[in-house]
Amino acid sequence: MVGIKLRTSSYAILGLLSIASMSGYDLFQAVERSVGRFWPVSKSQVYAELARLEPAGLVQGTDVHQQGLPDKRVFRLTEAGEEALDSWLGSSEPGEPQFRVPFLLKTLFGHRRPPGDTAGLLRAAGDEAAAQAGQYREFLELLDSVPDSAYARVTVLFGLRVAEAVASWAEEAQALLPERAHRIDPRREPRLATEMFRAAPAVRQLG
Amino acid sequence: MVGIKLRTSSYAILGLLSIASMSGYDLFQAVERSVGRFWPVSKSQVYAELARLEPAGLVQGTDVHQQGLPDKRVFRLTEAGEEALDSWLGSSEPGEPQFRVPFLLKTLFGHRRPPGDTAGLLRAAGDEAAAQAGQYREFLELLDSVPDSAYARVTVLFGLRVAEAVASWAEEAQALLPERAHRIDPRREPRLATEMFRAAPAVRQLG
DNA sequence: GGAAGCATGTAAGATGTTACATGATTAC
DNA sequence: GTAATCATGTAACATCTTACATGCTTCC
Repeated sequence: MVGIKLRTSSYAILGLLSIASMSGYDLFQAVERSVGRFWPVSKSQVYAELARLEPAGLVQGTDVHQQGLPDKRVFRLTEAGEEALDSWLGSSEPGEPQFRVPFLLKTLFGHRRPPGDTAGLLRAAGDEAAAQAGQYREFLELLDSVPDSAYARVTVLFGLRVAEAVASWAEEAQALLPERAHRIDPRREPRLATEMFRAAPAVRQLG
Repeated sequence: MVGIKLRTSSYAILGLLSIASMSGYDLFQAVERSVGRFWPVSKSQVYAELARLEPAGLVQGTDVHQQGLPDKRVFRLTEAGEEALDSWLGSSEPGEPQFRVPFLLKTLFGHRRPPGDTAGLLRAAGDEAAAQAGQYREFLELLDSVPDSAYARVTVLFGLRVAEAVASWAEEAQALLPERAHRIDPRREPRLATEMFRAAPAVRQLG
């Protein structure tokens, strides 16, 4: 049992193993079909995590011989692994969500584009969100017939509600776009622009 | 003029400079008060980007001597920089949004916690989202008096709508939580769990 | 006298991605 | 025969974060 630093991705792995024992291969598939939506873990990360978690005594792999398929190593949570997972789950700090939304950058810099272009961008973003919402709805229906899936349903519902919000924002936003281009030339009137920045609330304390 | 690879963070910098010429210091402040909400760029990244963009001829720095304050280097967009920015803006590919939401991990693994705990987590997450929504509302009011800020308003509106959706999801979700703990033991019934994963739609094509 | 703001960076490392490598078996 | 699935990894590198370093000025 070695003391290692557990990151959120480690807990994602531990959590999945608390639902079913799995090989690295299965784990990656499971990630892509579950937590990958809101906490991506790449294939090589999965294997890297397992290679860290096992010597630390949090998971335990067992070689399984298969006929007709390659041998594999199936990992299960150890008691120490359960404790580590539960102690992380125990704190009700939600943890800071991280968002990276490239199309908002393009939206914010709309002053440099012909007005119609930004409307097109919003339409495209809205369409994608609507398609996503559809997927989530289907998934929810499917979960209705799965026993003990209440927490999964609530999680999927998050994706649905956010996707719906983005889709309806895209509609709402198109009506608010200016019809004429307003070009901002930073060499002519920098004062106004910097003042706008100063007026805006900062993401966090500035150091 | 050197050909360099521009990342999304580069365009964030170029875009801000298309609103006002600024020093690295000012740029970081501007990031934290604007694009940082949906595209974070750290202080050292800002300076690193400027050091890349200038030799490539996309921005041009000018030394400005100040009395009572340290000297600074103010950067402006060059014509090549404007072209690079506009050509990126020109494509209406929205770009793939990235989300990382730790509390959804904790929600999904609720089967390991006493039932009340997950409700507490949702309450905390909902409260934070509601507080955020309030901030966005204030910011929107402030922008009402700023001329030519239509694109900024639309961008802030996105944050507001998403925050509202998260807050109302947190309310809705609490009613859907199971009252009794259902423990899933991966050593007893792994079949059900893995089948659930298989039924779920994958984030993207699996390779 | 001390804290906070202005100003610019470096250095180290955390974290994660993509592509590559390998090889057997099964389904079409 | 060819593609896909199962299975496990390595190697290279892209990207970004945190903490540290420095020094002057203004405000309390």
